[in-house]
Amino acid sequence: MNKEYEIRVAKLEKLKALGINPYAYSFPSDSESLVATILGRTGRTCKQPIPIKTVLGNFREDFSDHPVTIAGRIIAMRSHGKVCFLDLKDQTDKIQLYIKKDKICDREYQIYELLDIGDIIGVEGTLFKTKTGETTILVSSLILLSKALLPLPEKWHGLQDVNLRYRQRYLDLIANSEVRRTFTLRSCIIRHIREYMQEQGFMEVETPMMQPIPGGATAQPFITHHNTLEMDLYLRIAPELYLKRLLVGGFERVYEINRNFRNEGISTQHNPEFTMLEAYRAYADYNDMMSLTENVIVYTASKILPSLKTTYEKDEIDLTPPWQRKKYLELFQEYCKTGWENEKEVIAKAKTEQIPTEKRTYEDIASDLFERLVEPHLTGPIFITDYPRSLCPLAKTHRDNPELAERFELYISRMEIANAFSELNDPLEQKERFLAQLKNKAEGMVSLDEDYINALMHAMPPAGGLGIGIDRVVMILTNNPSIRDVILFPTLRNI
RNA sequence: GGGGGCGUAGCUCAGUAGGUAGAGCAACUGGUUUUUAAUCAGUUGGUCGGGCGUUCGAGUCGCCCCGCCCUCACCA
Repeated sequence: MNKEYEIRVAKLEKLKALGINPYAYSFPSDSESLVATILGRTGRTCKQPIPIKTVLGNFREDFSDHPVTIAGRIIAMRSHGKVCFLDLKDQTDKIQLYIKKDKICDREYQIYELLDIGDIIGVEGTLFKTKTGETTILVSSLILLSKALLPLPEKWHGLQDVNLRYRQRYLDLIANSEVRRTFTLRSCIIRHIREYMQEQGFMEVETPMMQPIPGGATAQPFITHHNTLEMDLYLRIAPELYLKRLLVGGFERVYEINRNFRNEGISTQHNPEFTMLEAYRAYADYNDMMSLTENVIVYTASKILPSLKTTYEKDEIDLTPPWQRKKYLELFQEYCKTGWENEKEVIAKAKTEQIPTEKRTYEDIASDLFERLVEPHLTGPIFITDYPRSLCPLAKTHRDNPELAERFELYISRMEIANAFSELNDPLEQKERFLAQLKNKAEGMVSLDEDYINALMHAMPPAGGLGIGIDRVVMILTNNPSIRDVILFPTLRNI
């Protein structure tokens, strides 16, 4: 290893020789001993920063007697002979420490002399303000909690190398505060979504991640194997068919927030494992789910963002409801300049757009043309409604038009954010559609899920179903351009 | 899979027509008892992603490989 490592191991040995355990067992820590609490800056991650009302304000007269206890990582040291200023960072914030040789005992000064940037320490001390007004802890007692043997990334530029940032996310989180903020916000977003769903009477459930027959979407699955059962299993591509079994079982409002796995390409919008909210509500249709979609996202956004008018990348996004709604066929006509049902013209257009037309169904070709010509215009938020029925094997036929399905997708900033329909609950029609899908091998269906059909045969209530891509919502609400920026450990090639 | 870009010290980055490998931070030694990217003096640190080739000489030019980013294609 490198020289710095050797030097730090040597320090470790010195500490041990002094009878000091460089990896302590515990340190008293509660909500009073957080940097943010001490600085009076709690709760600033989920909301915009609140005005700094420092704890100091309460005891300005004699605050130098105010005792505090704190633990954290040293991220900077500025030593001046027998005096040193350190920046200590915990989960909430950072605070300056002031170590003065004549204010701590000799043994602790020996520890101080062996400290490095990156070490985790605990201190006791009293608060004071420096001449520039920075709240600082005058250290009266110091304990080493964990010795760092490797150096931190550079303090000023942080960790820039994207490869290292994804592969060693722990360093990214230490060095880049905006990254930490993104993931804190991600947690807040998911918590608020759960909060809203619960308020609406939805019950959170967990359905299998390993499925004998993958279903609920058309995507290539990952395959795994159970040794004792001697059978292959598939990581789920969607929880849909299991959640709808629960509707049959009598749970009327269920949802799941969990991972899906799709063995497809990786891009700035696709990770092989990604987080999906799926929700099903009995006795509702896709119109109800449109309201739910709008409401849950607005609820969450309003908890996270200072305003519903926000920017993502170069787009101005206004999340103020109601959101625009347009029919698929109208958008198709508007941007493709031809009717969806006008096969000749659509195929001719597809050819001019270099979309492959050989050995593909008309629906796929037309759908590609839509993606090519319409999606670039969907800054959104916009609901696209009433898709051609053939594109939606799990959706109910439109009540007013047998060629269409009661389905919508939500687009924000050209990204597909949500997908929902009035759920098909006619077991015979569902079986026919599955069989048609099976014939079309391109859709990658493994086999017919007979038990799902069986479940439907016991009658599933009419229901609306909804899927929301959580990672993409987080991208928009935290203004991150790549899905890898909102997934702590994105899938990477093993090196 | 195609196209474009990138890979140099632990980190952030320079590296000029091919001529002995550079800076800042971090680290080490010494000084400094109120600093804010502390500062002053000195020091250490690199198989330039890997391999092969061209050349008297390759970080630099060519080919192959590895990895990452962007983009197109495939894929909802």
